[in-house]
Amino acid sequence: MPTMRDVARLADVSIATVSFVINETKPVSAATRQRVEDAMRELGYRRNALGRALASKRTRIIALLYPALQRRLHESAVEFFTSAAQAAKDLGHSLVLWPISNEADQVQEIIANGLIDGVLLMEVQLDDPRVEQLTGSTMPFSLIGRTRHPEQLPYVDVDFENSLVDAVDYLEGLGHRTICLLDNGSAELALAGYGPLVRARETFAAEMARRGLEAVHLSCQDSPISGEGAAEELLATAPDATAVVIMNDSAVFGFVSGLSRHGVRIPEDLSVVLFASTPDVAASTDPHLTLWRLPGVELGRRGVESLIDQLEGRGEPMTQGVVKCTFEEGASTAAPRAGGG
Amino acid sequence: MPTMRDVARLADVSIATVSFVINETKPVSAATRQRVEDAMRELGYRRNALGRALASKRTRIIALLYPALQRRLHESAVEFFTSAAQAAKDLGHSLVLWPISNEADQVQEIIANGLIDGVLLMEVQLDDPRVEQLTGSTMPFSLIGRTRHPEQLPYVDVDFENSLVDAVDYLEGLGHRTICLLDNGSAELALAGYGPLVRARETFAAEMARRGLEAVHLSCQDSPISGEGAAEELLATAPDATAVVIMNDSAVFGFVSGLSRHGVRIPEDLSVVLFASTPDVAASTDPHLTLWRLPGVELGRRGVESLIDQLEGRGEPMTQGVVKCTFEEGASTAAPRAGGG
DNA sequence: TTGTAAGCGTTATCAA
DNA sequence: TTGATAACGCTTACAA
Repeated sequence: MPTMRDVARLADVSIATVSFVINETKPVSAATRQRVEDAMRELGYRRNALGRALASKRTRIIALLYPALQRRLHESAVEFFTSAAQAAKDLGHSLVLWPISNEADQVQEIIANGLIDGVLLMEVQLDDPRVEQLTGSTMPFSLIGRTRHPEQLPYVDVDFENSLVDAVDYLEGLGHRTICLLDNGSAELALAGYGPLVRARETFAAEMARRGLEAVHLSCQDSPISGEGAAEELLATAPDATAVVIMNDSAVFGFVSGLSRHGVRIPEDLSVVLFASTPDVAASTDPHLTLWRLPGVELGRRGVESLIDQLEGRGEPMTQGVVKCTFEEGASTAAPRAGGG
Repeated sequence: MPTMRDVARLADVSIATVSFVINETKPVSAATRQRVEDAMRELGYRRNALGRALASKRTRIIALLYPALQRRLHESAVEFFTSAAQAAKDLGHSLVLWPISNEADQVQEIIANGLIDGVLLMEVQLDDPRVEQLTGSTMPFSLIGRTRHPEQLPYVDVDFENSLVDAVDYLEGLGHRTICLLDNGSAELALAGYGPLVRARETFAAEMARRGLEAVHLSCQDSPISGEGAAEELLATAPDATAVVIMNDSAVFGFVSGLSRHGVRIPEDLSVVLFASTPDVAASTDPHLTLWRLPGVELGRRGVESLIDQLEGRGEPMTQGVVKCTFEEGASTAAPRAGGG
């Protein structure tokens, strides 16, 4: 691998001049620049990230810390990750995915070894020990998701509240008056204080009440088989519901197939909205589901921008923002039957 | 952040001695060592990875290159990744997940910037341009999966062949004589020459023939709805099959529920084996499926070991290995009905 | 507009 | 058993 010194020698300039050309950090005459660029091309020179980092005290690497306890990464997570990586690249940084357990020292270790300029923390929970660690450190960070009290923290998050209000509005507009929210109520998530779940529940209840609509609430585990059970539970306990908002990816297919097994047609007998999910899940059933899609791409970009803004020291010291889910119409929603509701 | 110089000053030794203590690279008297260690503790010293990398010409970072085109990461991939990260850590390295598109220059870029000591390439395809790039470079690498001609390449892979033979043997042992392989035959994968698919098909056909059993072959897209269709296709075209080996994660639930819709009971009327998948998928149906489980953990560990062996220059210059799937019995397999077959 | 030279925080070679 | 000191590849005052 050729070094800057090699380039300088070949172009017959000083090593500093080469640096000026590469980084456009000082004016260089056209002729000199040409010689340097020719030399670089001839040698196939690429600047060494290590030397640069050591000298400039910035590695330009940011890490996306992801909890290793996670069992799978869904389409939106992958989408998020890919988008974040692209945004980082566009802003002159590299983004790496760094798996961490929830043990306290893991974050410390990454911070101390000096390889990382800043971190993005995903899957943030309402009470998140990792956030406290970051807060207590000098490491710049941004959160994807929110803690219980995010007032002083930089974050971007899904706007579950307004997205859900939109969904309710959409269904009420179609004429539905009794609507069920089916979410993922596993004990694990509830105990962990999983923000999206908690906030969706509260918003749904409040918004339905505000509109004078009847809210039904159901939970099931995140598996198809649980979804089947939820379908039966719905038919047994809330037969007058004409629409369901489902916020449980893994249960979707079982739920829909459970309904179908009991002769319930979608959307003729029941409208189904898939909430905070992804197109591949929406397309996994017949008919395809009307979807409020997680804004993975937008979230990834915004998160990276927020972090790099901090690193470059430009803009506000701290940015917060939420992004709504996007509406993608499917064939699973319609006006309720005349006799229903 | 304290530096080695700070530690040296406090312990009243030279900076070199501190290095000797940390790296155990030269003998140091007990007393001196104690002073150094005390100083490190007192200052909360952590060695800076950047300086170390620059001086030693090794970053001790390895990258798991993962194709950004991938839409989701399944349990086995996450398991694999986590296990690889742990193994790397145990061997004194950091592992980061680096998303790359399939564009040719991406790999080059990572190589040239000097941050990475070696790479692990996952989701290797039979004809993989990324492998050619790596082969043509000086970057140490190991493959997870195999190309069409892997003779000269370091890799670890799933032993689909022997695992599938085991599955066939298991079903034959139960008394089944007409067995169906249901795989993921999307045009995309077939065109890309996806190794696991190709090798499983060939092995299944050959092994069934060798045993004088009747092989049925079905393919469907990777979605639940396609799985339902496959169930109907099976009943229509091969009603005498008494067992199915399914190698298509996403279609599993639809397939099983499609069977159930047609009154086919598992395992009484049909035995179902889930092949090359994960426990969460096996547990997503009723009854839980008998599973040949992808050896994600083992694969991750072996892959990292293979790579780091190269980096340390110990062991053979190149290691190759395959790992069988592990058997996890479920409730979806039994002897065929007396009148069946 | 260009060059000189002092770092950045380690490792590693030689001496002592 | 320890200590000086020259790298490692680059950035960045400061000079010229």
